[in-house]
Formats: sequence, C-alpha cells, structure tokens
Amino acid sequence: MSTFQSDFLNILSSRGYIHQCSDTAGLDALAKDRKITAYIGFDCTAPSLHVGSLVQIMLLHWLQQTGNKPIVLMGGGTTRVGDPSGRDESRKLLSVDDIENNKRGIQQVFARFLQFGSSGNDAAMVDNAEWLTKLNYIDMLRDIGRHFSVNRMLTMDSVKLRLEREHELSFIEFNYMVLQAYDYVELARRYNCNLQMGGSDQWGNIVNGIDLGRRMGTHQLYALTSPLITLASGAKMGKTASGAVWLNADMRSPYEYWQFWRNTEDADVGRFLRLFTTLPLDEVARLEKLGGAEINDAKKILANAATSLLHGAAAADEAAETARKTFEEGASAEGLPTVGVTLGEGLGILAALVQAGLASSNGEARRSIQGGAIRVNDEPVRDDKLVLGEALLKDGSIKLSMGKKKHVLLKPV
RNA sequence: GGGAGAGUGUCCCGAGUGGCAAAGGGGGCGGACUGUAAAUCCGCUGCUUUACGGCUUCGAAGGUUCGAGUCCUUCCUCUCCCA
Repeated sequence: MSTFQSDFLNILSSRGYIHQCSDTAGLDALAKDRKITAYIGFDCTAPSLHVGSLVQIMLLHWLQQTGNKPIVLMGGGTTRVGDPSGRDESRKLLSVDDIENNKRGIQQVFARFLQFGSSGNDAAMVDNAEWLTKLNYIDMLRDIGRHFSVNRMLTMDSVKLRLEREHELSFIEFNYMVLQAYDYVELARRYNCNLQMGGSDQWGNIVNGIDLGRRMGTHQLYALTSPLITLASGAKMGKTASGAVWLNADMRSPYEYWQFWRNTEDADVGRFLRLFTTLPLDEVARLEKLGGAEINDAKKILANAATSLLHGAAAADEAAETARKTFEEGASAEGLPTVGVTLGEGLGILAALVQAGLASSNGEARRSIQGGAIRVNDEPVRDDKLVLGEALLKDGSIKLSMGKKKHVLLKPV
C-alpha cells in the first residue's frame, strides 16, 4: 500500500510500524521535503532499554535513513514523576541517583542505530531534566496549567483506566501528561521539532502536546504511534523466563540475544523481520513463505540481522556459530555463557546449578535433577549428590545444561 | 470526621469449616511429540546436604487455644458510601 509521497511513510507503512497518525497527508508532505524533526522520549526506569523499545528505536532509525532529523529525548525529568500510562499500579518513585545511572545505561544503545553529530540530519540527544527541573510551580500553573482542562484529562485512557478499575492514581502521576505535553512544546521551540512518535499507549500524551503547542503558539505539530507488539500467542513481547530482554550487552549477552530471536514463534517471523531488521521487503516476503522446518532458516536470518543491528556483525556471527556448535553439533562451544567456579575439593552439583544461575535454590536444583533436566558434559545426571571435580574438565571447562536450551560453561578460577 | 468492605503461597488471579505447606487456575520451568516453533499431553513450582524431620509463609503487632489463614484487640494500606 505505497500511497505516500515520502520514503519515510512508505517504509513505515509497508514494514508495519504505523498504528495512528494525527495527519498523514500533512506529515507526508513534510517528510517528502525531509523537513521532519522528530523525537521519542525514553524514560529512565531501568539501567537498559529492552526489546519493547526496539520498535521506537527503529522508528528513529528509519527517520534518519530517509533524511529527517531524529531527537532522542532522555526522560531524566519525567522519570522523576512516573508515567501512569498502561499501568495498573503506580510504580515506586526512583531516586534521582538511580535515574541518572539508568540514563547513562540507556544512552549507549542509541549509537548503534543512529548517527549523532551536529550537522545536517545528525541525531541529537537531549534530557528533559534540562528544562523540567527548572520549572517554578506558580509560573508553570499560569503558563502551562491554564491550558489543561481537568475534565478532559479525566477522559484520557491513562487516567480513566485507573479510575474505572478503582486503582490509586497519585497527583504526581496525574501531572505526567502535562510535563510530556510541555516537553513537546519545548522541543518544538528549541529544535524546531514537529513530530513526536511513540508506542500506541502514548497517543493521548502526544496529542496533548499538540494541543498545548497550538495554544502556546508553536508551529503545527504531528503525532505518529506504533502498534503494541505482541506475540502471535498473545503474550507481551520481550519477557522471557530470565526476565526482560535487555539491549545492553552486559545485561544480556549477544549470544542470548541471538537465541531470543532464534526462538521466535513461526507466526511472528515475517512481522519481526519487517520490524526488527532492515532486510529488503521482497527478501522478507520470500523468507516468511518458508514452511515447516525450513522456517528455521528464516529465524536464523532474523537472529543474525537483529543481533547485527544491536551488537555488530562480528558479535552476531560469533553468536550464530556458538548456537550452531551447541545445537547442531551438540558440542561444547566457547561462546556459551561462562561462570567461574572454585572446584577445589569438588563442587556439589546442587551448588553448581545455583552458581550457574540454572536454579535459584538447592531445592529447585534437586527437583530439576529428579525431573531429568540436568546434564553434565551432555551426560544426564540422576544423582543429586554428584560432585564435580577436575576430572570432568574438558578443554578447561565443564558444560552444565538444563533442558535443551540452557547451557553454561563452568570454568575453574 | 462517620459508616461498609478488602488485604492469602513476595509473578499474577484466587478458594479456604480452628488441625494447613494451605484447593484451583494463569504464568514459569522440565519431560514427551516436533523443527531450538506452535498446539497437545505428563511432571515440578516456599526454604532446608538429601529427612513419614526441621524451618518460614496468609497486610503488621499482640492475644485466646493443645493447635490460628481461619476467633479477639490494636495498628497499617486500599476501595466504596455519607460529610
């Protein structure tokens, strides 16, 4: 459905990034002339972003690729308030120190997807703490607050849902949308920003910004949101057994990241190739037609492409090779997650499982053994009193596995 | 300020007559089947050096009782109604 004049909207539309847009035609005209300066806000609620934010990052990526200017807005200020959108319960207020730490952790990932600099359509990174923390309460109420109707705020989904479900919504959270709206105006004034993008749950917040801009006399502002990405099975994307799929390499290794994509459900392969890789669409179309076991090849390509984008081609190749050795040859591979252990007099299997992170307690480890899930050097373990000693070392490590997919190398230190 | 109700296995929902490590479900993990998929079926899902044992769990603290998630008191948090 390539009905747009601009590369930007054509790509977004054909790859499945668009959920809602405030004025498609107006935006298309701007994009055609490469006159869009768009921002997306990222709150600093964790030390790393996770795959849930990847769609947003890709939006900025394509924006820049099509000649427009991206702004990454770090929510150093708004995170101190807390966004109630899409949440049933208020989250704990984070300390300012934590927020700053999180911000540093999050920032690093963008360099992989965007070209930063100070010329042309180089990307910029800004922190809304810069202006939000300087606001004075009375001045803010008079300058900004008077433009907001509480009647209307109460109808916003983020607020309405809390009220309907009879869940607490604190006053500080109630203010979040005001601050986000103001961010948009501030960015419009400072950087000539004219588009805010975000996940579909941000629609209300973004539109508030547009309204505020009109009342405060900015140029015309636009909104564009991406769909909430769920798995074909209906589950929210990005949560796995071991928690969120973090983007930072020190929180989730390239190998584990590769595995995450390798394990994509069949029904999601095509959609994910479009959203999370930059492969040409005709190639994607070919791959998603693969049926039966052949679709595994498509999943490998997805894993390679997605891992390359985030960690670089070398890391992706290495992860692919580790996976190939582990799963296709059944061998022990260097690239598997490694845990340092002290063998000394011998290490009990239960303790080893706990140290390797495969079990959270001795009891859980014992149950896993009783359930037949554990293997040492690919030999099934039935005895929970087994002691690991140096005799089991192979190439300097012991391969400890739980189930088919979880493998850890124990290395003596 | 007055009145009514609710908080259960630290992932979530949720039953619970004084004998309860506590029903059931979801989720998760493992196994079988496959293709490192989905669906389905089966097992496990508080801790504890392995124990028909011990310990710690039902918002918090006390109390009654041989014995308390269950009864009593006080407190905390949330919701609703009235002001």
